[in-house]
Amino acid sequence: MANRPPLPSDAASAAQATIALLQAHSLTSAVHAEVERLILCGDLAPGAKLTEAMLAVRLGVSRGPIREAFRILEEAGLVKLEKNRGVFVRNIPLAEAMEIYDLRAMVDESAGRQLAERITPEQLKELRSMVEQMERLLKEGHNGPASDPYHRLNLAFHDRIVEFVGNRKLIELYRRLVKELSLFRRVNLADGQQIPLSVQEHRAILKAIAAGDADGAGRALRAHVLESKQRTLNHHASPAVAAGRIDAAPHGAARKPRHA
Amino acid sequence: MANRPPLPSDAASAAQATIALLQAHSLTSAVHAEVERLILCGDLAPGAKLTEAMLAVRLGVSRGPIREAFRILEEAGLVKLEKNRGVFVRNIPLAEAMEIYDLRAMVDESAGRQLAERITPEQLKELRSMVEQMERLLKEGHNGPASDPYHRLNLAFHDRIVEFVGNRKLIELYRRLVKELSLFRRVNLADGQQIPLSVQEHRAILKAIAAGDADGAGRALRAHVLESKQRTLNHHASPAVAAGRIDAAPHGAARKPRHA
DNA sequence: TTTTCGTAGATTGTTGACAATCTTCATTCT
DNA sequence: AGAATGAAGATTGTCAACAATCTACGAAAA
Repeated sequence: MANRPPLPSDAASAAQATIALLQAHSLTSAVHAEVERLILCGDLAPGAKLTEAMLAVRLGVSRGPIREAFRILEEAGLVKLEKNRGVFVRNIPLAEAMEIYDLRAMVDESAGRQLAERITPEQLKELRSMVEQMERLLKEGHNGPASDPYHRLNLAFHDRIVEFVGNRKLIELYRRLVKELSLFRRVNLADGQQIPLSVQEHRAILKAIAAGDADGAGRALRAHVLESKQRTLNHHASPAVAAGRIDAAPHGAARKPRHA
Repeated sequence: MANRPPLPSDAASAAQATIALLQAHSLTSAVHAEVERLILCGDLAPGAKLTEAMLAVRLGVSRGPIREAFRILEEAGLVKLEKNRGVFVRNIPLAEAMEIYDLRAMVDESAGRQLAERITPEQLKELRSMVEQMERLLKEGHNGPASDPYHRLNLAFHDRIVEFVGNRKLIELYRRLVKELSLFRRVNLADGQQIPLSVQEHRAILKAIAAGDADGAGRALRAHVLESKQRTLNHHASPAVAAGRIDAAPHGAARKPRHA
């Protein structure tokens, strides 16, 4: 079907695109992407059980690709396999979340140090624009409980910082950490009054990077992440939080935990 | 078969062990472990093609578990899947190895900082014993081209340092980096005269940690890794190396690289 | 009433077979 | 001779069926 002479342009590029898509996507990879999306957007909550047959009919494929995708997601740390029992969306314990925060602090500090010494004007401009937009959101009072826009901008800001360093392994690691952390608690700092502090810290980070102050940028980013860690810890310690859901016990705990 | 009354002790514990083994190991996990071992010990060299049927008969299982193990190994970064073409042991490019070294520098520095402030006497004793044994190996002149004992001790020394920090996510990350890096070049610094330098650096690291000097320990470990990086780079630049194998072209390159 | 035991249903682990794709090699045409 | 074409073999992608295991529920005994 692909051995006809090249057509004018539109049809040709469209064919090219579908061919590339077919070459790159197997059913396994498609299932992997879809299930990961469902987990990260919260449709599949931590602790939820994923049955192969259910997903197979839901996605219209057989169990084979589903199983393969499960193995990938397990290695990525998003689900947990229990032999002969099933796969569950992972429920990050508080202790592990704290460990992840420490790793993020390490990664962000390193990224800030490196970026301060090599950032380009274009990159700086983009970061500055992001911070300005955050300030705008703050002034407009979008800091309600459902302040999704700020949350997304916050994620993008930090992702961009790490991306600008130019180390593919580093950005890979960073994104893995963020994904796992997003599994921990969906309502992280989105409950209002912490946004002003967050914006202020972002401004300080930007200032240090712009000044080429490697030490300062590293310190600022490290402090920012550790503040986030502390906020999460406090938030966890006092169950009387903004959101009404009070479930002190870890959600979706397996009924009969067998392994030690 | 497990519902008989508990036996005296030996038989009971043996049964317990086999049960635990059966519960934990699926064919997929066994295949995963075995293939990873074959890759890390060099039996499956970078660039080598892994065919499902071949491994299936070799390990005495069907293709299903093999495929699932492949997906895990791909996510772990040890093999590369090319749709409809097969899976290959990954061939880390020089640029990526350099990136990994930078990450290792970051991890080791962070580990050193943290460990210097919280190491226990027992842990310190173990590290010191390791360094002493390295010095012994050095004096006894085991620094030939096949100096495997030193290499293993070196790996254990650094692994233990990271392990002692007590952050499971950190040690996970560290081991992943080491695995990928071991794929890059098997004959890293095992070709002789660099061992004295390595031992000297280890001694400095140990000294700083023992003194509780977080800053110094971090710097020493960072410098040590970056030295290693530099050595690898030099080693790569001059193809007239100790080992006779001179293959400037990346080994096992795919015959017809299709993707961009 | 509580506990134990056994059966039925559901779910995962594994396998073999079929379809689609790629690679190789011989053949043919220029 | 060299390039293009086509078929044959091998390998991967996908699927459906079977076996092993677990969970849940109900009956029987203490």
